[in-house]
Amino acid sequence: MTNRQVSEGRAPRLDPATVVRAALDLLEEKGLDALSTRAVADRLGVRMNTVLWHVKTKARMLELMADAVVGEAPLDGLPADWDDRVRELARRYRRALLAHRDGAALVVGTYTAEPHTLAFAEALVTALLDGGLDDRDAAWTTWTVIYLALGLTQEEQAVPRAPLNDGLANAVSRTAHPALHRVLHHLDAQSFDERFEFGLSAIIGRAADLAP
Amino acid sequence: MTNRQVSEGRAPRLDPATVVRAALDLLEEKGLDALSTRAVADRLGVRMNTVLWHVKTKARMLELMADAVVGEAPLDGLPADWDDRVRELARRYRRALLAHRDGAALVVGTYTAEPHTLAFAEALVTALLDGGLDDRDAAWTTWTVIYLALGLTQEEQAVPRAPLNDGLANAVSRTAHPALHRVLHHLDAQSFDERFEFGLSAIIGRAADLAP
DNA sequence: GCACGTTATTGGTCAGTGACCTAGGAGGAT
DNA sequence: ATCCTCCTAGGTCACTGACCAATAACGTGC
Repeated sequence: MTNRQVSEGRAPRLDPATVVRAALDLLEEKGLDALSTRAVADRLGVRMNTVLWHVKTKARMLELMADAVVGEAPLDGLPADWDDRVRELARRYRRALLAHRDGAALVVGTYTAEPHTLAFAEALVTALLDGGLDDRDAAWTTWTVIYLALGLTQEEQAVPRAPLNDGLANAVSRTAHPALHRVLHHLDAQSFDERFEFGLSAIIGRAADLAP
Repeated sequence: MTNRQVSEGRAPRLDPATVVRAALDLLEEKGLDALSTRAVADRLGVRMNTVLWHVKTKARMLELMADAVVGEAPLDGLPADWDDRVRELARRYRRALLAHRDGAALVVGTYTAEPHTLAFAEALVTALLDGGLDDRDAAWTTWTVIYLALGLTQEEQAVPRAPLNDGLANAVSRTAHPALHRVLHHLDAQSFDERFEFGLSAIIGRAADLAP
């Protein structure tokens, strides 16, 4: 908060936020499973225990990272119409995940209840309640949207390391899996955005039916 | 290939299938993140390298395990109506995941193209094509269903180790998150089956609209 | 300014992890 | 017997997160 960055030569005492920032930088460079507390420490020019002192445990560090990622989804300037708002929130959520390497895998692995995550859920639930859904439907719809975003984006971000088209394409036998074979080309790496909108429409369409 | 199981006292030469079975047993007992190649080896009375020889790598072992889990979802005796068939397939998939501790997390982590997984996808796509969906919609709907099943079940299976109701309930402030607070009790551990049906209906309902 | 408790950091250790390399035993085929 | 492939063991490597203890840096109260 106060300046410290500029203290130059002296080791600038760090805090959890700084640790998380360094961890996110490292995530970008090395990916999720190369993310170790020691590596984060190295990047900060500090010993591992120091990192662990601030974040308590590696799992906790991942939680804080996940919440920081979700926090990048802005919650202001949203459409007034409830269904447009839900769509836009979902897109921003997905965009936040995409902004970080392995972002979806990170968030999915940490079932966390941190401030940004809660604020996002609050916004999404609110939009659905505004749409006239009852408590139950609003809650369930919210999490359905989240599952879609996380699952789809996780797969999208996993593709780089395992060329989907190859791996699947030559595993799918035209004779043993005729339907799958017919349909396979609709699952290429370019289609993720469209597929997200597709699923989103299904979920929101249903929500609109449930509204009065 | 030939018999060997009965060789009794002699160490019965093992194969990948046996390794996978042992690994799944261990998964049941210790959970996913306590699953190490060494632990699997111990359980088989053998050295780690032996395990690794059969499955090549730990990641590969997890893939084989995941496919075995998915393979437990039977694909016969399905309803004739396409939409009932989709529902039933989805339920069986989910049930297979639930049958193993951390089953969803296991399957989610391994984006695999093994026989059982392919066969299941084939069945699901076929049902949707039977419903009159075009190739694209059938493909996209299939994966939307899978994301829902994996995301929801993963969360369900994560609950034991982190009492959801507590963790969330006292993180959600009534004043800061009024909507979330209002809605929270619909997300308890008992509601997962209903929530799954809820999401499923949304997706399949949309699919029915897309059909001629 | 100085003692003091808190906060932050270091050092070293521990029980593990998966991957890899080399070597050697078991089995079946010839 | 011989050979060759499949399987297993031994040992090593770099690395992981957690933990305990000691100590340095800091911010107060006096």
